[in-house]
This record gives sequence, structure tokens and C-alpha cells, in this order.
Amino acid sequence: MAAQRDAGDGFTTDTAAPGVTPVEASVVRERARAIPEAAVARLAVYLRVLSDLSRDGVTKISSEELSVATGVNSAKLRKDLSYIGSYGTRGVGYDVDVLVGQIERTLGLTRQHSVAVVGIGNLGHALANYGGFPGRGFPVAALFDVDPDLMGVPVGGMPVHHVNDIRRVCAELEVTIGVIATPAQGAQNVCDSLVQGGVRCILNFAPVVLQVPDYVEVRKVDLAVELQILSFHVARRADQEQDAAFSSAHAAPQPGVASVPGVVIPR
Amino acid sequence: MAAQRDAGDGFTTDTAAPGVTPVEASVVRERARAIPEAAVARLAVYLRVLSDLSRDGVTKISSEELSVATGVNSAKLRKDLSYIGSYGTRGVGYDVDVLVGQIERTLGLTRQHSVAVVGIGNLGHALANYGGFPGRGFPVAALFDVDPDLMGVPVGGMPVHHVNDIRRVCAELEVTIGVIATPAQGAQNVCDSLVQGGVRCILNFAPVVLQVPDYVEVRKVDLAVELQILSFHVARRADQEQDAAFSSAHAAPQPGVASVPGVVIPR
DNA sequence: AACTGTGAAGCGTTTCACAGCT
DNA sequence: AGCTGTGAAACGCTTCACAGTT
Repeated sequence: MAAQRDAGDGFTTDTAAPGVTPVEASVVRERARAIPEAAVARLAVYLRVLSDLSRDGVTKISSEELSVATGVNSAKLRKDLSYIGSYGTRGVGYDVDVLVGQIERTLGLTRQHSVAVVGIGNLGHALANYGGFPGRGFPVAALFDVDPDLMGVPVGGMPVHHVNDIRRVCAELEVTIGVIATPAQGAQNVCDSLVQGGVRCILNFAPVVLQVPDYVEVRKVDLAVELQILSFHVARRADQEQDAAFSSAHAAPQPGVASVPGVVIPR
Repeated sequence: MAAQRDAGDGFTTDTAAPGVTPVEASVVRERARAIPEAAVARLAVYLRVLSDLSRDGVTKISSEELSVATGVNSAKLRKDLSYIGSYGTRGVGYDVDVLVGQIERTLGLTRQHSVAVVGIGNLGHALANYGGFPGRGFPVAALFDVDPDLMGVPVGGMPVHHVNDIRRVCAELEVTIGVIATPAQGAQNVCDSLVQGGVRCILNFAPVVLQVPDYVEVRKVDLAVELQILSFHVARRADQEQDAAFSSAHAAPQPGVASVPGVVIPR
């Protein structure tokens, strides 16, 4: 079974092959990015905020300021940035453009990644038109669907291919990232075709657990799961309010306090 | 600053009130969900798989079998299930329907949650039509957009309201979960309106860090971030292949091995 | 004086391994 | 014999706190 991770879990990046002693493993890891997975996700967030700041003409920023802008605690933020190198100036802060460049380099955004989107429903349309990625990008190189009526119809300025051609087209265009936005049923077949076409990274929106070889990386985004997690928090909150016999006052919605950081409601 | 979590971080569930001795805490914790956040996310995954199995007539399942179906290691899986109670039978396994029921109860899916979707672009359309949530659901109760041309036009069988009416309509319909699928610019205002309308849980697709009061829970799904994380892994992999001077053989796509669990490609 | 960079402590999650039940 | 449920160890991530630099 291969590495497969939902949005939202800590996990092992599984670097060392089985049979390697722990002592040697750290040596084998020579240049391998020793950046915690959790930090990688946040670097992407910093990048977006920093790109915006750069566009607005901001040139210097402290970890505290960036902390406010990103919602990430400043100690964590500094540690995250330290993983990619020492690009700050003590007593001053970070140079915004330097940071943008270094994060882009770390995330591998200096090379172009061709993206294929499979499943041109509403979600696929949304993805196909998602041109506005922050700083540089992920050109969508190919679109696929099963529906013959869609063939040739340009979506976001691109023709739609049939899913049967996934392998050939992906290989030709050297697609590096595949996005699966199909219904659950077709997802595994699509996944297989993408892998056969040379795709090694997949973003999966279909509510299925994809089976892939070990060398393929899958990330999953599951809307139902996200809603259910929120549901859990609604329920937990309701329980707490019952337990603590707070008579009334905060059961009713409280108007006028939104968006003011620091407003604390009694619990 | 309030609780706000990307898909992908651990954090504190913050159960016991301060000033309670550890011994009493477990008593106080009576009903309070002491379930690790990471486990909650996985429970939602188990639920989907189990619902499918139930529909297929499967009545019993072992942790090992469920492990294969969900891609979650069986020890972790058993521990996760133990958080919601002891519903397995030693020597036998779990009753599928019992598990479905207990997970639904734990996730708070026995109550209905009204969902409001704001921003009826491609993504909003996709969400509005996302009726097919696994086992029961999240009825979408209201749609909102800024575009006057959309007002009254039914989307997924529902009329679209103007964003100016978010507060009123959400309060009237007792919306518990708000989904923000607008462009970045409008998102914070929309968020404020939702909170004023009594919404306490928000799923945010807009690429901004929302500012909310402490009592509001935000989850964020950021497509660009997901792609960038994948990009990082592409880059890391490329580095590794350079490092380890593997001459050739596995640089070219390898056909015909997809979807077979257990197939291991030499690295 | 201000702010970064980082060891070390703290904490939550995962994994191990086995006792306990059927 | 088989499988669950769970303490305890291992691991990774976060937070603390401060030495180091400008």
C-alpha cells in the first residue's frame, strides 16, 4: 500500500527503505528535504501572503507581522523559515522578496508543473479556470472527461480529451500532477491511467481511497469529510453548553462582534 | 485570534476546564469528546467506507479488513474506534451497522445541519449540487452571491439570495455551517455576515486568512496550497533520484502496475 | 533595542506489543 | 485461534525561552 494522505493528518514521509538501519538512514537522507510535512503546508500559505505583500510594495517584514497576516504563531513561523535557510536579519526581519524566492525554490515552483484535470463537471470547470494561482503557476495542460459531448468543446480555452487518451496525452505533455474530479466510480480507473501516463502526484477529489504504487503521492480533498469534521465541532460545542449549566445569554447568536480579533466570548 | 485550522495541523481540543485536578478531570469529562482531532478526520473516512460496505450487505468486519479498505493502519484504526467506545467483539470483529451508527452519533450527524453556500461560481455550483453526501446529510439550505443576474435563478433547485441578506436568512434558517466559495476580496465580509447571522462553523475555499472571533471554527481548503505541496514532493523526488546515482530504468514511466496494492517499485 | 535562529521541553499522535475476551 | 482494546514507548510537531546578531 502506498503513501496516501488526507488533507489533515500527521504522517510519516517514509524515506528510508525497509532494511536500512536507523543509523545509516540519517546519512542516506543527505540532501533530502528534512522539512516537516506540516511546515511545507504552511510555507505555501506564507508564500501567498508574502506575494500579496510584495505586490503591495512591502519589502521588509518581521516574524511577528507575518504571524498576524498568516494566523500562524510567530515561533512556529520562524522555525518553519529556518528549515529553508537563514534569510532573515536579526534585529530587522525578513526581506519579502528574498523569502518569496526561497519558498518558491523550496516548493519546487521554479520548474513548471503541467497539470491534468480529469472530470469536467462543476468542480472540474472550477479547477480548469483556476488560472489565478499565486506567483507563477501550475498551467493546466490537459482536460479529460468521459462525456463524448464535451470532446472538443473548449473549457477555459482548452479542448477536452476522452479519458481513454489519458495515458497517451499525459505522457506526451509530460504531466506531473493529475487532478481527479470525477465521481467515485470512475476514479480508480482514471488514477491507473494517470499513473500509466507517468503522473507521480495526484490530487483526489473523489470520495474513494485510491490504490496506487508506492512511488505515487496522493493527496485527498474530501468535502464531505470536511463538513463532518465541522459537524463534530458543532456537536461538541452543544454538549459543552449543556454540561456547563450556563443558563442563557450565549445560546442566541451574538451580533456585531465578527472580525474583531481578540474578542473573547465567555465559555 | 480565533481557532483556525488548515487541513493539516494538529491542535488542542482543550477539554478539561482549568483548575480541575487530573483525577477529577476524567469524571468531568463525562460526555465531553476527548477524541483527538486527527482521529475525528479519520472517523469520517471510516464512515464513508462502512456505509458503502453496509449497502453492499457486509455485516461484520475486522480492523485488518477495514484497514485495507481505508488505507489506515489497523492499530491506529482500533485506537480511533476505541475513542468512541467498545463496539467490537474480540475474536470476531466489528458489526458494520453498529459502527456506522456510533460514528454518526459521535460526529453529530444525527442532528441535521443546514448549510449555506456563498459564491455561486463554478465551485459554488459544484457544492450546491453536492447532494450525494454519504449517509444522510448536510442539506444545503441557502445560496448567496453578489451577482444580481443570479438572483432568483434556481441553482440545484434553490433560489440564490444576495449576499446582503446573509445575516437575515442565515438567522431565519438557523444555518450552522457556512461555506465560502467567493473570490479572495469578498471573503472577509462574507465571513463577518455569516458570523453575524449566527453561523459558528465555516468552510473556507477562498485564499485568505479569515479573521473570526474565538468561538467560530474555520476550516480552510486551498487548492493552490494542495498543488504546491505536491510540487514540493515532485521536487524532493527529483533531488533524490539525482543523489542516489540510479542510472536509469525508473526515470521512465512504468506501465501496467497501477492499482495493484503491494506492488513495490525498486527505489 | 529589536528580532532572528534554535536547542530543549512539552504535548499530541502513532506504533508497538500484549493482556484480555470470545 | 483470532481479534479487540489499551498501556507504554517512540516519534514528530509545537512552544518556550534565550543566546546570538545587527
